[in-house]
Amino acid sequence: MDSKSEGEDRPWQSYHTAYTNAKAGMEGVDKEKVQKVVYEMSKGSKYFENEQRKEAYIKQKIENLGQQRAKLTDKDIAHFQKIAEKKIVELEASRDLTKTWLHTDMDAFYAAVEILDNPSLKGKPLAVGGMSMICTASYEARKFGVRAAMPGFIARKLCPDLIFVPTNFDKYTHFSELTRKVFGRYDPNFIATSLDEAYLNVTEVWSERGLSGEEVAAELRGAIYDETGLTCSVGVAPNRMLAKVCSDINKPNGQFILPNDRGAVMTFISSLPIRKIGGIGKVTEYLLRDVLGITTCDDMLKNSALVCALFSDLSSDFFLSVGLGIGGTHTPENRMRKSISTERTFTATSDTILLFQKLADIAETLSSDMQKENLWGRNLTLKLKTSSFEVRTRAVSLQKYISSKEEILTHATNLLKAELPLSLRLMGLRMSQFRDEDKHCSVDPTQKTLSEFILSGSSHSKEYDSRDISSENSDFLLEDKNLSELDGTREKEHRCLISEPESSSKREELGDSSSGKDTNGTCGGNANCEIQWVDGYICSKCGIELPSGFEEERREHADYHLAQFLQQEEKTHVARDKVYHKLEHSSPKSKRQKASLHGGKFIPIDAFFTKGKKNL
DNA sequence: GGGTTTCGTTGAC
DNA sequence: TTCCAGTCAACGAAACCC
Repeated sequence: MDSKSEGEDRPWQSYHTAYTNAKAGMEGVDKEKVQKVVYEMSKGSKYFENEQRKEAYIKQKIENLGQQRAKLTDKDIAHFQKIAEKKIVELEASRDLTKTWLHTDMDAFYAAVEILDNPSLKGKPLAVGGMSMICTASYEARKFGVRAAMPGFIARKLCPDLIFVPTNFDKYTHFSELTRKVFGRYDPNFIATSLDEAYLNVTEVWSERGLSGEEVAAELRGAIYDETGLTCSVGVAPNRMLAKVCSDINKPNGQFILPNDRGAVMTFISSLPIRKIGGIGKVTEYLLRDVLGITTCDDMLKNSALVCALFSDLSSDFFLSVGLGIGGTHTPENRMRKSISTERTFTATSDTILLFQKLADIAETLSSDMQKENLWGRNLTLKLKTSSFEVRTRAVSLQKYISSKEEILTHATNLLKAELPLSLRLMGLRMSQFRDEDKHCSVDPTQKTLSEFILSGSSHSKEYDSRDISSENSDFLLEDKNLSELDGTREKEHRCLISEPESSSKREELGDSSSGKDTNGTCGGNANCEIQWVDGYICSKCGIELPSGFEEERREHADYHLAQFLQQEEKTHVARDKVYHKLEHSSPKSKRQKASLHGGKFIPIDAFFTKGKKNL
């Protein structure tokens, strides 16, 4: 078949941005018609153009991986065959068939809750969400090709009678809690992965009560229905990976049980499309299919040598375990939240004032969310989506943990400033690297002890970020014994040296140009900055104790205060031109910025998979 | 050269 | 009329730092 001419006749066929893989309830959908509508409504838009760029990028990845594959010699393949066989033996030895896992998935959860709340919606095509995006579609709506993650205006085109209901997460949370009460009776340590999905280790119930997998699943589904009025689908299998696949088989309101038997697992997995496995999405599916011809889990094993040759250790381990039907069987330890974020989409704008206003709103939301959970973080990431849908993230690691709106906004503003001018349609902020609650420490985790501080000779380096002294939470440097003795007065003096926030690059430049100190350890003779050694060894500015023998260290310390002083000066624009003449060469923009698909340069595929080649 | 940080990507719901 | 989300985690590579 001439795919080129086909592509020209039916361009929508090559536009498989979304909605191409069947979801439950979409079996009878006219896929081509849906694809055509989506294509027609998207074509020419900036979103569409960006999707085209992404598609091209994936194609490039496929091509590059194909070239890597072509370079493999017979010797290489024999080598990786041995590696693969070893891995398979190890994985097989780790296979655990003694556990029984159950995965539950509520049927069209948000839509079902809305129908329960308003029974007149029953039997009608319903979408939960808005014109820009819908979260869930009822089974009646799915018959038209409407589904989650589809923009509302396209959904309406597919189904003109579609009823839209706005999301109401309080309602969904309430019903989710009801389901979790039921789950808790079967496994007190159940793992909830979202409001409507959970994994339960039912090994105990199964054996203690002498119930079969079928019986446990049926009983649980009955209990959920009795206590919520909602239906769910259940999968039972020897591990979580398989249980999840199983819960999708007889959706909605059904169940599927896979026995704890190796033969049954291998039969089940052999013809299973890899896309059914959690963790394998569109890109991985195409990559494996187009480069290695892998479409089923069994194909993973058949191509194990190539899988090991072309992918990283972690990836190949995962792919081979997929081929063997091996998944997680132990309940993971209590997993702590690792990040918290908030983002907002708005009408694209390049109005700086408006953008900073929105950033302030987002910072406020993030701060409020963090405070609700008593979180303090030191890694702030700004996410931007330009009007052409290009996504950028810019991050900064701070020297202390923060959580207030003001502090978040200060750092977020610096990050945004470095990117402007820009027309944006989305901004978001994410905080990570949380303070360890157990330790209850708010000191700078990257901070050096006093001796390290002195020995490093970098008193003006980024480790000593003067910005961060400015908050109320000024436990700054208290880790050091000497400084922990600082009383309130000295801390106050510390704060007196605070200048307006500056970019780190500016501070670094400052350090470089702070050599105008004199040998007495005073700051260039300027009375405002001059330090005295009280009692012969205590810094009059901050209280640091440095005995008289430490002349070099004293000079370094004076240097630090000079840097602080100059920052203060900079605030009043006195010394700016003299001191910061090199600033323009050190803006955050000059930092590394990877070539992305949006820059017209593709990241070579070998950049993604070099680790996989390390055994060559 | 190894550890850390930053950034982009992928995937799930 | 409305015109493609929000949140979280993980991985991997390159840059950065020492």
